[in-house]
Amino acid sequence: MDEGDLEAVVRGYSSSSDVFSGKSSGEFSPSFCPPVQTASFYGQEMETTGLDELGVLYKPFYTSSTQTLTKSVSVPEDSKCFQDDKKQRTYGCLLANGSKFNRIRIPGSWKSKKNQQKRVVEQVKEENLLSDAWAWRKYGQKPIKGSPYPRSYYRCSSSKGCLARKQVERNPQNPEKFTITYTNEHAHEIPTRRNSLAGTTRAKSSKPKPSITKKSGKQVVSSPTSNHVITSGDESSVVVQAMEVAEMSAYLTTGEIEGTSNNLPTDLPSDTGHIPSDFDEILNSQEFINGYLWNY
DNA sequence: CGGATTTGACCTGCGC
DNA sequence: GCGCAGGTCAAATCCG
Repeated sequence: MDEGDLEAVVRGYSSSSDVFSGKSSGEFSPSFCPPVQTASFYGQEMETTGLDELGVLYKPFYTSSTQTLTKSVSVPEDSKCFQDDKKQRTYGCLLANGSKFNRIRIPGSWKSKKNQQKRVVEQVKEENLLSDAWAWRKYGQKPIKGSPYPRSYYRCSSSKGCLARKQVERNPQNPEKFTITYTNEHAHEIPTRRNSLAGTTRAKSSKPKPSITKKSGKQVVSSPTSNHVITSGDESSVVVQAMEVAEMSAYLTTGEIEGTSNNLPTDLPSDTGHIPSDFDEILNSQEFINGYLWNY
């Protein structure tokens, strides 16, 4: 992480719980989520650009938690990814049945892993994993070296063509928290409502896989999958760390997050229905703006 | 039936 | 150049 690069406190983005997203009411109508300007996310800018607005809009409800946001930003220097003239990359893809076809990659979508356009990284508690107005669809999960927990990959499913993605990983040091990394921006405004299945709970890894072609039915330790939380907004990589967990456990023991649709951590209990509350309620109590909790 | 999840395969980038 | 690790794809399957 290049300290020199950027340093900023993650702010602005926020999360809105699924509750917000209207899981219950079915409607979450943010006035509007200004797409974060891609061009202005570097450095301080991000503090004054769309992120702030996002923060206001999403109004994360990190309730009691006193999350300490520690910066750590690393700007991917656009890097080759952007400048490379490898316009489209085509590569073969062998299908299960042996056939092969080509895929076309759009420049930038294959970003350097390390210089990738990661942006906001935040550690949240489980309950906050469910907070996000966006609809995400899980498209992969990978065990991460050094971590007992796998990392789940989500892409925005609110709109086709939206490149927004996020990675959710359970914090090895603090299993109660998840590290969420957002990449790319949403090419659309916050959906007024989630996709069909959004808000529904999918049986926990109810997939013993009868035994088909592949899929040995291996079950990964746990999938920190989960739900969304914040929205990002920039290309830089912001690492938010160190937070407290306190209330988390309490919450867990009592209620648990309601299984929101698409991304309930498969390793987490997903039933219970008991969500913190409704959007307004939370909003009234506090806001998480610019990385800080604002109590009203 | 449409959309989400699971999961093995495949691809790329990076480090040695 | 090779191997590893991480990221993405897509078929199969599940679920409302």
